[in-house]
Formats: sequence, C-alpha cells, structure tokens
Amino acid sequence: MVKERVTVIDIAHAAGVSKSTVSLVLQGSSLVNEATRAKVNAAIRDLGYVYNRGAANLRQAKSKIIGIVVNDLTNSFFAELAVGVDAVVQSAGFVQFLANTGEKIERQREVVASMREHGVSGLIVSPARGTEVADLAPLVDSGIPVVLVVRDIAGADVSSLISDNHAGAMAAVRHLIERGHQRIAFLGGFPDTAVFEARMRGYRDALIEAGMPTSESLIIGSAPSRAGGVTAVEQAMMLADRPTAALCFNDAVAFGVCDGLRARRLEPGVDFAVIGFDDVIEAKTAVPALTTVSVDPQGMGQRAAELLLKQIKAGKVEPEAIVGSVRLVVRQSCGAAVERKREALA
Amino acid sequence: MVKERVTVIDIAHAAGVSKSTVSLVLQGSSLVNEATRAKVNAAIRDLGYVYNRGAANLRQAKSKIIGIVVNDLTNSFFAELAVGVDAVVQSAGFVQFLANTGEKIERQREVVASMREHGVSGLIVSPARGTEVADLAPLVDSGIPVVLVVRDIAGADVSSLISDNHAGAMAAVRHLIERGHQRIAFLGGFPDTAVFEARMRGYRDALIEAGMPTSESLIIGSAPSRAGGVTAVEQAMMLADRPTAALCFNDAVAFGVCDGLRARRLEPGVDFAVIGFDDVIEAKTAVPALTTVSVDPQGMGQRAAELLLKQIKAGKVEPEAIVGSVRLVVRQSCGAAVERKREALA
DNA sequence: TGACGAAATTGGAACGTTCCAATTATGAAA
DNA sequence: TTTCATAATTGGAACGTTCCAATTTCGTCA
Repeated sequence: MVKERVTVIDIAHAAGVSKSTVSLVLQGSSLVNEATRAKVNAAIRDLGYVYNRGAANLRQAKSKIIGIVVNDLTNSFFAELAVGVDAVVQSAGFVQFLANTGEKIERQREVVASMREHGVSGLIVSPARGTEVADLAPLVDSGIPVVLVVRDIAGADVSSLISDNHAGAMAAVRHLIERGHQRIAFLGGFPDTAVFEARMRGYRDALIEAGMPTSESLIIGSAPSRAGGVTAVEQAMMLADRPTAALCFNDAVAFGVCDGLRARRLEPGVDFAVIGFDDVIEAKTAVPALTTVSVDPQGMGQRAAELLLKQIKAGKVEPEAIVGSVRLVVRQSCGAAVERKREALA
Repeated sequence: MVKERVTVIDIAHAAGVSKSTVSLVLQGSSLVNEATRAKVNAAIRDLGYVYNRGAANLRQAKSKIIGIVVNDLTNSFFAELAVGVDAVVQSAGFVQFLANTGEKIERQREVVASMREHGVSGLIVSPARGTEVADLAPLVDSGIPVVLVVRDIAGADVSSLISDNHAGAMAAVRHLIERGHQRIAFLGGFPDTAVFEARMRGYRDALIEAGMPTSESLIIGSAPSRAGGVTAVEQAMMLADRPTAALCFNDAVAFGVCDGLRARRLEPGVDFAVIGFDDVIEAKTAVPALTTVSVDPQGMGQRAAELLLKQIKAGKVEPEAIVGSVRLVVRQSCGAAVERKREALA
C-alpha cells in the first residue's frame, strides 16, 4: 500500500530520455520526434503517471483554477449559475473551487482568502448581502481578475455582470397594467439590497409612467424565499383594499405567493395575477406555469465565466460592466390566458 | 501594475530573521519566541504576503483540497448535498473542487482525472448514471480516499453513504395502505438505477406484505424531474382503473405529479394522495405541504464529508458502507389531514 | 568529406515552501 | 567563570515541474 509517486523523472528513465523531453511531450510540443513521443507516452501509461499540476503551477506561476463564491447555493438560481460557470470552465480545461457563503461576510472573507492562497487565476463572486467595497479591496488590488455577478457593488473597480433589473420589472408591471390591473403589489426581497432597489424602482416607474398612484403599503419585503413569499402575500391580503396582482422579487417568492394564495382558496393566474423574476427551470413546469422575467441563470454563469477567462488570458484587467438583457416570458400565472379567453367570449 | 509575488524570503528580510523562522511562525509552532513572532506577523501584514499553498503542498505531498463531483447540480437535492459538504469541509480548513457531470460518464472521467492532477486528498462522488466499477478502479487503486454518496456501485471497494431507500419506500406505502388506498402507483425515476430499484422494491414489498396485488402497469418510469412527474401522472391517469395514490421516485417528481393533477382539476392531498422522497427544503412550504420520506440532503453531505475527512486523517482507507436512516414525514399531500377530518366528523 | 543550419535533446537553475540537522543564544546550576 | 541543558534560530536540500541555454544529432549541400 506504499504509494510511491511516479514523477517525470521515472518516466524519463523508463523511456530512456531526459526529464526535459518528457516535459516537452507533456505539453504537446512539436519539437519532439514522433518516435520518442510514442515511447514516452507508452511509459506514462505503463507506470500510471499522474501529472502534478501543483508543481507545474509553482514554476509557471499560473494555475488552471478559478474560484466561484456564491451567497446561497440552496437557491436554485445560484445553483444553476454555478453549473453555467462549471460548463465553460471545464471546457477550457480549468477546474473550479466552489464555495457557499450563506450570506455571511465573514465566511466570504475566509473563502476568498483561502482561494487566493490556492492560487486561483480568477474569481467569480456573487457577493453576500452587505458586502462593501472595502471587503473586496485586497482582492482587487492583488490584480487577479474578478467578475461580480448578480449583485453589483458600487465603487468597486471590477467587472460585473448583472441583469437589467429595472427594465425587467418595468416590462412586467406594464404587462399587468395592460391586463387592466389597478392595484399591483411588489412582494418579497430584502429592501436593503441593490437588486431589490433596482426591481422596485422599475415597478414604481412603470406605475408612474401609466399615471397610476404608488403606495408604500403595496411594497412588502420578506426573505427572498418560498417561505418569504407566503408571508408577504398574507400581509398583502390583510390590506384594506387588496391588490389583484403582484410582481414578485424572484421566482422563489412567486412560488410562495402562489402557495399563500391557494391557502386562501384563491387560484393564482385566475383570481390573482403573479409574475416572478429569474425564470428558474421549474417556472416552466409549475402549475400554473409562472410568468416571469427571464434571466437565464445558466447563461449568465456562462457569460461570466467567458468574461473571466477572457480577462485571465488578456493578462491585464480592464473592468467591464455588462448588464444582461432580460425579457418577460408570459405564461399562465399572470392570468393572461384567462383574459384572452374572456376576450374571445366577448 | 507589476505584481511581484512576496514570498517567505521577503518576509524574512523585512523581519530580520531567516525564512525557516518565518515558516515556523506560519505554521504556529511553539518553538518561536514571542517577540520574533510579532515582528514576523507585522512584516506579513505590511508586505501583504499571501501564503502559497501550492508550494507547501509540493513539499508536504498533501493538500487541503477535497473534490466533490455530482451528477446533477441543477437538482436541488444535490445542490443541498453540496452545501452540506461545503460547510464541514470549510470548517476543517479545506476547500472543495466542485464539478457537475450532468450524468455524463465521459465528463465524470475527465473531472476525476483533473482533480487527481490537482492533488485532491479525497473525493466525494455521486456517480453519473451507468458508472461501473471499472470507471472508478484507477481512482481507487491510487489509494486516495473516496466516498460514494446517494448511489452505490456494486463491487466497488470504497466507502459509501446511501439512504435506506427500501425501508423508506415501505414506510410510505404502508402509510398509504393504512389510509385505505387500494390502487397505489409508483411514479417516476429511471428504472435502470440502483436507487430506483431499491425504492421500487420497497414499494412492492409493502404491497406484498399487505397481501395486495402488484401490477406492472402501476409502475411508471420517467425522468426524475418535475417535468417527468407531469408525464408520469398523465400516463397513470390513462389507465383503465386509475390509482388513487402514488409514491413518487423523488420530490421533484412529486411536485410534477401535483402539477399534473391540478391540470386535470384534481387536488393533490384531497382527490389523490402523493408522497415524495428526499424532503428537499421546498417540501415543507409547498401547498399542499408534501408528505415525503426525509433524507436530509444537507445532513447527508455533512456526514459524507466527515467520513471522508476521517479517512484522510487516518491515512489508511478502510471502506465503510453506511446506510442512512430515513423517516416518513407526514404532511398534507397524502391526504392524511383530510382523512383525519373525515374521521372526526364521523 | 566537411560544413552548416535545422531538428531534437539535454542538464541545471528556478519556483516557494517545509523539513532536517546543525548551530547559536539564553539562562541556570556548578 | 565554566558547563550544560534548553530554547531559538538557521542554512541547505528537497518536492515535481518548466524554462533557458547549451549541446548533440541529423540531413543536405558544397
């Protein structure tokens, strides 16, 4: 059971060449003769050699590792984001460190430090709630490429890739207004986040644009989860004049809102219109299918990874702020189908 | 912008000691005088030193990295499993490589190879569908600790941590039988997997135990996803004598079954009893709350990580097969509440 | 046959750490 | 003082690779 590591030198001996030649073969150099290449490869197979990337990195001072730190992997939006990143990162021959911070700044600090110690060549970060510029400063100053996703941090001198939350929310609310809704709520999410802020502004601006009144009482925050959606809609239904429709902070909240509605014997998409945000995979198959603002988390992860790899390859870091376009996907939960039916009957 | 890496030698110069002393400080040795320790730490702060774990690993031949490869991160069961692993791994000062195989053996082979090259000290694997002993052989032979989770592979000489699928399924079906159901279906999942096999056997054994007939037509496979659940239940409702209850392959399928039921104007938990498997977080908050066999994916991830770390620490690999206990969590979707109400009225 | 450029191969230094054996400093006992 | 044990510090080798400059081999042409 004594596992002696087999090294490039062992291969060299076995193949009757020098370690330098073996190294050349390993990196697929065209300098080496076809016959020797074959000999070396045979030796590699025979001895069961496994490349030591750590040693190589040490010499080359560049790793094939990128880090991704997300604030809540339990949320399927972020899980999908991670698979998007994973897909492109794997194809590029990289491997990813994945860490979950659970919204804890301290954890985030630790994992980022740990990743730097491991020599990641780049980092994709969906920052924990409350992350400040100062938290990222040491990382950014070190010169390693960083791209922020989902949540931007004002003043941080790094690339970011966020979706157009304002435009998406406006589109959703416009749609609700067109369907004739007069009292539209904005449900869920933590009010102290940039994403909430942007979506809520879009909601408000759409109302203003239509000359409709805005009311603070119709904006109800909650945890951005399914459970949060349940409590938010309960609160909304306590109001003196209840809303008839809602734009939700995200899809998880929207599902919770549907749950809460059903608990009150109200059928989402019939008695009450609900629109989500993000378009997670389940949105399509849920009943009723969720009308939502499509953000395509996997695609976002892919774009983020591509941006990061580009920066790693380029060597110099030229911050770039991308806002991903977004589109309203009309399905059943906003009652559009019902409206259409009614129109057809009329 | 020219970032010169600061090394242990730079620190040594700045603090007026030797690199060996700095190294001692770094690893918290008690051999070093308090005063010099302070000097060194000050220098570390001043120069913004970051430890190079790669170099250390090279010398020590052991890394603080573990790998986790899952077959489908998009499925929230596995996402939660990953966060469970992450939590304990982080606390132990390790960092995790996370790779998603998307059920593709080839991908799995690649990522496992890549992780070995990066020198992971251990690996947690939820194998892709169709993984065979031979696929794992090179990994296992290398002597690095491996623990299989969720899906076991017969004949593989490694530790495994799977839940008691057979007992869980039996408990669920017994419950359905007690509630008076006569025609109970088993819906969803790929029939060629060990997990399907175990759960299906549990389902069948419970029927046999009760002296009830078993019928092939009531066992309907599908993709283990929400969409798969929809199609499975549609197929079930085409049957001549429809089932009145179903045990589903997993929670995702169960949600899909609820969706499909509603699409036919049937209320899950009232008109039809459904039980899931896994107990993902949404099971509790869904409406109706899902009765399910609780597997606690996060806890499973934690246990797997603990087992792996134990083996890494022990040095020698003593394969250990753990089957995690499982319990039926009765909520609303199986119609228990309704039954009780009926009993109370009677 | 010699010379020459191109192709192929090579030894050694370097990457940043840890470990070992050896050295030096410190303080207490003689 | 000297002596000794103990505490603290240290230089150098080693880990497995890559890179560079240098060398050897080869085929071709004069």
